[in-house]
Amino acid sequence: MTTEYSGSGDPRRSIELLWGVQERPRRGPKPKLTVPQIAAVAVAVADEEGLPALSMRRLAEQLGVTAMSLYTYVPGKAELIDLMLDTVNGELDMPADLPGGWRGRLRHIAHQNRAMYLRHPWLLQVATSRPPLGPNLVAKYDYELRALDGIGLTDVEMDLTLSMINDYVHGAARGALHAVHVRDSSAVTDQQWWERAAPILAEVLQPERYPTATRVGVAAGQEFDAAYDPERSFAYGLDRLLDGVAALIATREH
Amino acid sequence: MTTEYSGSGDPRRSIELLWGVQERPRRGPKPKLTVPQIAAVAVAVADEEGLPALSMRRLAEQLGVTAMSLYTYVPGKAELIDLMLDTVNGELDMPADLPGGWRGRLRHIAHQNRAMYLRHPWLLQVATSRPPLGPNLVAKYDYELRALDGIGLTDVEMDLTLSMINDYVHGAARGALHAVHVRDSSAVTDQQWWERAAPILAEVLQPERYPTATRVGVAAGQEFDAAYDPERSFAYGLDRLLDGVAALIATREH
DNA sequence: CAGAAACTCTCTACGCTGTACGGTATTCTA
DNA sequence: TAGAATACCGTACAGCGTAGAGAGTTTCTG
Repeated sequence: MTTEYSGSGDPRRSIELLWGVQERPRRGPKPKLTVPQIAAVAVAVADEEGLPALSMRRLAEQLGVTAMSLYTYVPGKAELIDLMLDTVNGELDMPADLPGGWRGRLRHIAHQNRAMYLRHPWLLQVATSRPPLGPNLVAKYDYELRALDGIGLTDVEMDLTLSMINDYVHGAARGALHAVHVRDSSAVTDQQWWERAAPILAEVLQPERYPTATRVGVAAGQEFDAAYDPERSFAYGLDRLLDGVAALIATREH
Repeated sequence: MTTEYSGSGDPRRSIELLWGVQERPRRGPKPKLTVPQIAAVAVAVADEEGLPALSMRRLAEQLGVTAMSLYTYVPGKAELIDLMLDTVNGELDMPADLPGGWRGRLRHIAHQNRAMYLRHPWLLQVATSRPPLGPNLVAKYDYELRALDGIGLTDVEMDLTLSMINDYVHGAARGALHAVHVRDSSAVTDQQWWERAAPILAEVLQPERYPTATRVGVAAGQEFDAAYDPERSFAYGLDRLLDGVAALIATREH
């Protein structure tokens, strides 16, 4: 149990890896694998079994080689995670034209990013101390900025607005995954956890000390309990956020 | 390198730990330590040396005991992290009255939470699969909801709005920490990283392929470079967000 | 065409992690 | 004062990332 870090090795090597600028090696046996293949399998393992299960040995086994032979492709695990990050950022579809003006475009971007987090929950667990500036990430940044271009914002405001949306999406995805995890765990353990925790909590948590929390918690619970819908929470937050952007744009128009 | 998880043990034990409901044991030697003391030292270690450095052995050493003796206080590392989470959530100051109406109150909450993340960067790295419902977390939830009470929102909307703000703060703190880390690393390695990465990136990243990204990236870079101010980015996002809430409230008033 | 060089891959090994287990010392209860 | 309960420690195990040395394969060079 530690934390996965991204990007801590030689920058030249990292960027060459991400952009795939390898001169075709001449001598030596032909490689069994390719870097994108390794990244793809690593993503699959992390998706299915979680980030802690993604060890070099586990990944190597999946690829039919030994752990150490992975190090001929990738300098270390940190760089591997960089590759995984750029890989999943290449999955988003980026249509050139979208209905609904800037609001529709931003909505699309927000939902795309959210979907990416939900598809790859481990994304929320990698600490990007430096951005892995791979081709897919750069392409995505460009696409997302274009959605904000020419609607009355300055260049700096465009950047700020995009950051704001992506920050919110990240946080919201975190909340949604948490909720989904709690509900879906057919491993029963989670449900059991709550069932066992509830009476003890009730014993220790006096409603009169936390009146607002109790009232709202109950209201939110009743609203969501049977069919808690993280989508709705996300839609609410995104609507507020876009309204805020609209208010700013309005000050530029008159 | 794996990922720290919170809350995976026996719920009864976890909640008893968090709320400190231990009957005074009668027999046996007196404990050298207390649970809050252990949690406090663990927080200090994680603050100063990062979450990966917080091993049971390291923590025990700091406390003058062996690793295994910690297990008489805490069932495992996951529960320890739960305790750490609740501990830092008890540091926030929660004044009863604040100027500036609901906007001022929400601003205070957002800044408090952000400050907490900046003080304890490891918070962004713990994957809370279940919320550690300790006394401090519950108190905070209650306080934050009160800031939203009686301003024209329904109970469910209050909960949604609070989630939205907290989600955004989490994401924004993540971005800010990233930026701070890149700039402040007097360990030189980070600066060197960029210095070495820049020419290679320039070689591989053709501006004509990513016109918007290049233009805005340059603009944002110039604006921020000499004195990048994550505070400003945060202030911008928070303002947009509060404007969005204001727009909703306005529809309720007329 | 032979030899060297470059490359891939494997084996072994080190220090680290969380923690299960068993033993010992201490303190309170009966 | 005997026995039970508790706190603490030493050892041990499986797993981690990866350093280093060596074996095997391919291709370029002379």
